Amino acid sequence: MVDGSAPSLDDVFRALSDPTRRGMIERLRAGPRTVGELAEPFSMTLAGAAKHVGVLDRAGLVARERRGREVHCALRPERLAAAHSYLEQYAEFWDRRLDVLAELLERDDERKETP
Amino acid sequence: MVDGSAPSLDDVFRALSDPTRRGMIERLRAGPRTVGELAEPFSMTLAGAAKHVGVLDRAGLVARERRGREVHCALRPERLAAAHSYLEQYAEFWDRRLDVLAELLERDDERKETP
DNA sequence: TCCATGATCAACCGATTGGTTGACAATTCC
DNA sequence: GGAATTGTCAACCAATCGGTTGATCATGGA
Repeated sequence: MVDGSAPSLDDVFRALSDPTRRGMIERLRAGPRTVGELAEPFSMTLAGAAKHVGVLDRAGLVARERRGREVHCALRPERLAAAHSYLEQYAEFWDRRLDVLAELLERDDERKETP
Repeated sequence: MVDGSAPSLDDVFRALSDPTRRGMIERLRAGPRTVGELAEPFSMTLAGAAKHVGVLDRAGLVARERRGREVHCALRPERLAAAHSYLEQYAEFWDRRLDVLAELLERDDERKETP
């Protein structure tokens, strides 16, 4: 993710579909980490973990920056926000059920208040 | 998705990572559709499309119900809501940036109003 | 200067994916 | 009953995925 083209929702959701990658993202919430630090909690070679970081990078979820011999990674919220707002589209769908429930409760209240 | 065990976030995000599947989900927002109807917009065999429906089913995103010789599919919002609330966890993260921006703008307004 | 460290790369492996075809089963309609 | 419709299943294919190993490279510290 060096060029300006926004990675697709495909890439973002695919990146999120792996628990190792979600673990790394969660770790990054506390602040930037090196690739080595991101790899440490997982029983996996550094090369393997670095591949996951690459997937996150290409999905636009993290930014890598070489500093000396380490590579520092930071969470980039934009694409997470994009995925979130994609799902937001459907909020109406599950809210509707709650609305129906709320309406039922409200009507129930009315019955009690003006019997 | 017949048993009660909730499909993992892995399955949900994986299911969402394919444009064909997202297209089907979008179609289902307007109401239940048969497998054939879901397949129709895509240049793909029915068997291929039915496989996608299977992935959505196993991810808990749709419910299949056989009715005569057709299978009717309906959107199940629960798992979409689960994915949404997973991402919600990070809202704080991108809101923070907006807050900083808002604060900058506000300070800018103050400069203009009380020069 | 020399060696240990942090990370990437290429090649490889088995498992999974997205898609096809062909056969099959169940239902509907004539 | 017989034919058409709707969908599933199994087998197969090329491509991708998650992971390993081994080599390489640049950097930092003694």
